[in-house]
Amino acid sequence: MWMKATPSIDLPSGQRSLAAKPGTELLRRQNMLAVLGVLRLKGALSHTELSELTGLASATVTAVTVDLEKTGAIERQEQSAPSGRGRPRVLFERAAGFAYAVSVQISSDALHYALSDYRGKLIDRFSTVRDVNVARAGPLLQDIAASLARLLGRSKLSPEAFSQLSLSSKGIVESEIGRLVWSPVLGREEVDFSVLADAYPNCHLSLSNETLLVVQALARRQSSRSEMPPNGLVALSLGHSIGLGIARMEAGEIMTTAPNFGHMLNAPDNRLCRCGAYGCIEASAGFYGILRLAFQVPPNTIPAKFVPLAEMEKIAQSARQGNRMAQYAFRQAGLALGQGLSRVLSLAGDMPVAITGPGNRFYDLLTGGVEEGLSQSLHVRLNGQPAISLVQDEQTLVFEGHVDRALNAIDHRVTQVR
Amino acid sequence: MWMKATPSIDLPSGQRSLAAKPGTELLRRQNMLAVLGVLRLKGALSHTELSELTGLASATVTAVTVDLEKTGAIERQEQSAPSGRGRPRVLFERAAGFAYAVSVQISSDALHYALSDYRGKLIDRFSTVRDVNVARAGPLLQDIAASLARLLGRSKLSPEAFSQLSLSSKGIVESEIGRLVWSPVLGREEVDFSVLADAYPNCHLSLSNETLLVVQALARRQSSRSEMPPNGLVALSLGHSIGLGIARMEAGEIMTTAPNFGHMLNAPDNRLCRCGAYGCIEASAGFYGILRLAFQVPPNTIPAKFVPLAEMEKIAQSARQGNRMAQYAFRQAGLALGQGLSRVLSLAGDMPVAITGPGNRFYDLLTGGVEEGLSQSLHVRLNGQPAISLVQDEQTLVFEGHVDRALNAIDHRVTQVR
DNA sequence: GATATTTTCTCGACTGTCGAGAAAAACAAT
DNA sequence: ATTGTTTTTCTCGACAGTCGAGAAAATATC
Repeated sequence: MWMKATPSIDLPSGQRSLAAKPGTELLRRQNMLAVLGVLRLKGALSHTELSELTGLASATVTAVTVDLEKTGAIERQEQSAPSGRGRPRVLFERAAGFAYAVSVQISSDALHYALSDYRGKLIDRFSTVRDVNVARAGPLLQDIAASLARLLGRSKLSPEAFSQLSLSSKGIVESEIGRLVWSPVLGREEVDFSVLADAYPNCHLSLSNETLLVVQALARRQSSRSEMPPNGLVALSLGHSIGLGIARMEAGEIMTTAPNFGHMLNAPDNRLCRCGAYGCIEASAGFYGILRLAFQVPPNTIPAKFVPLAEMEKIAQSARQGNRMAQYAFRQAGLALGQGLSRVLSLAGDMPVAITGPGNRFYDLLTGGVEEGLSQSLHVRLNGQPAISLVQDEQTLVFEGHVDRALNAIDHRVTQVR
Repeated sequence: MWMKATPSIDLPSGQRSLAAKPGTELLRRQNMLAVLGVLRLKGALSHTELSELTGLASATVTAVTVDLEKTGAIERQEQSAPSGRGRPRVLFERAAGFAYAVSVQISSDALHYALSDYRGKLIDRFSTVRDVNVARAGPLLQDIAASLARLLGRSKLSPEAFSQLSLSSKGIVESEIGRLVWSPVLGREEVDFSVLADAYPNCHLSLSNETLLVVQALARRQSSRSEMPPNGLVALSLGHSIGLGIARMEAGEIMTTAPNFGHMLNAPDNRLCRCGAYGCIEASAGFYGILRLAFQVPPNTIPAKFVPLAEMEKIAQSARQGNRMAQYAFRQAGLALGQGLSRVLSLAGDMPVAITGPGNRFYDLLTGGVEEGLSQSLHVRLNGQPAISLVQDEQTLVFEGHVDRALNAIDHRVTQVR
């Protein structure tokens, strides 16, 4: 879909693209990343397996592992079950205590904290409820800071051990600088999370859109099974708000993006969205939009702040039992989603769609509208309906995405300086 | 906008990503490409300038230029105006006769042929008219084959000299295999252009969407002036049909894509599009769509095959003189464009928009609708209106894009095998 | 204990980049 | 004419990294 083109060197002077590094050394860096990556994916591996999986020559593997051992990022498991005859293989593994990653999932009604070691193993987790009515940035930041301290205390680690703090929220995010630009709960009040890392000297911070993490995790799962579709994949998260993420492989790495799908203009109608605009996809397909339609509330009514899942289940049940208005509401929601998806696929190319989030339990009611919306575009009429699958347990996906991105950031940092 | 992530080595065994090459040698390849690229951009350059512009050490430049000279891709200008005192600089330059690129722009009413040398200089060009009524693939292919032979004859080159044949058309394209999947003129009749290269033993073929070439040329112009916006740029081509291309820098290279914008679903209305669907952007904003609205023809009327520009000028003039229906038609067109653009920006991030094509002379009539459509999305309300500029002479841009991509492909091939 | 087997590690060759300084080639001054 | 001066190009040795082959290590089997 994307086409490569010009070299186009237009750099002022004396510096290369951004890997402005001494030429050949970044080769080594890539190889180190490859070794670390495959170790994360597959667990403990022998020298030989490492060589096979990375494609590196055996000698190179030695050089790289020696390097990595020296920095402390990997260690060798001395004991090993003697598998057959011949010299027993020694297994390399990521050193669990080398670094720790903290993930914080900021959702509308709760905050989920997790601590993982350098192998990606979950060490500790807890959640705190969030008062939906206190929609202010200040208290939120204090709350998180306190919980981080609590996480540290329970782990009995030193503050230096925290290497990466990965935050996520629904909404629009400037991930480089850790600033939340717009969120369903806080609206246009910008939140600068970067202060949270100040208490931990080695800790870097990243802020991600929630569905970006979902699609990251999905892509990771698929690519670890060598099942990554060539054009990438889409994750669509259905709930009170609508999120969408796209992942594609690029130069052997997973690249993800979380466009502003829920508030992409769908149709210039009079359905009022939480964001203040009319005609957003979310205004039709978010829980509050479905609710509003099902109960024939005027579509420009200010949306409910929160719709309990039980409420949605009731509407779904009445739809399944034949209630026309409820059926219509879900169909309209599906239509908006299908139309929106058709636009995404027109723009980004054809790819499979994974539907996650609490709303995907209603997919039986949405599917008709989705297919209708999809087939209204030339793209779908040429390429056929995209493959759509339901994936459960979004929460776990978010966590996996957190860990994946966090460890990845750490790996890049470790191999960088040397 | 796009975020880098996992190493994720999931390759079956023994082979690296796709540059499955012997490690360090692709460093050299990159450096060769850098030298070739900067020579194409800036013309003749001395050893010292080469070193400065590429960031390579002087010794490396020597190594690379020696290599490239050996293959014949570059040559040294012996004579040089003695600039000052000191040893005179010898200038390297791409060897004009090293390879030749042929571009063919397939438009609805004409075919434009051009031959360029390895420096990108235009050698020869001519156009042939295309019978709009003969909308069949066979005659078209024969016509092109004959014209290519004519181009070869006039150039007095041998058939081996043609190194790259770059075709372009509006529509949907599978560029890798040179197949046109859908085009405004031929509809769903697929055309396989790959046979055209058979007569030229060294010739490779590429097929691009026309607006992709436009945005490629724009990106090249901007990046050569170091003015490339960080998020990339969008080109929107207005005419009988609507095209859109996106370009962004990635790892120092221009990456382009031409999504299926004209037939992206805009609103589920009853405006019939050429593609057979209802509600495409083109059905509102293409010339035939504007015409239909202005003359109050029923919107589900089968679109005109071709609308002369003079006809559009008449409508525009009457709109400028106050005709309400004509004004409405342009406003609706602008609205569809603005809404579509807002979706593109929501998905791909904020970037400047360049408007090209014959329709951009009517932009004064479109602008109101465009701005209204844009501002209906949260993205634009947060980031403000995107920078919109008008760029004239689309034809030249297409040609530049052709040459850029063709030479680039040749450069990659040259540096590849060794 | 010898042998076979499997895995890891070491060594030398090769490729490529870099910095520094030598060589080249012009002009200017004596 | 010769000697410097200046500017640019080219060469050389050092260094970093990868690779293939084969030596070395460590175990099971005979």
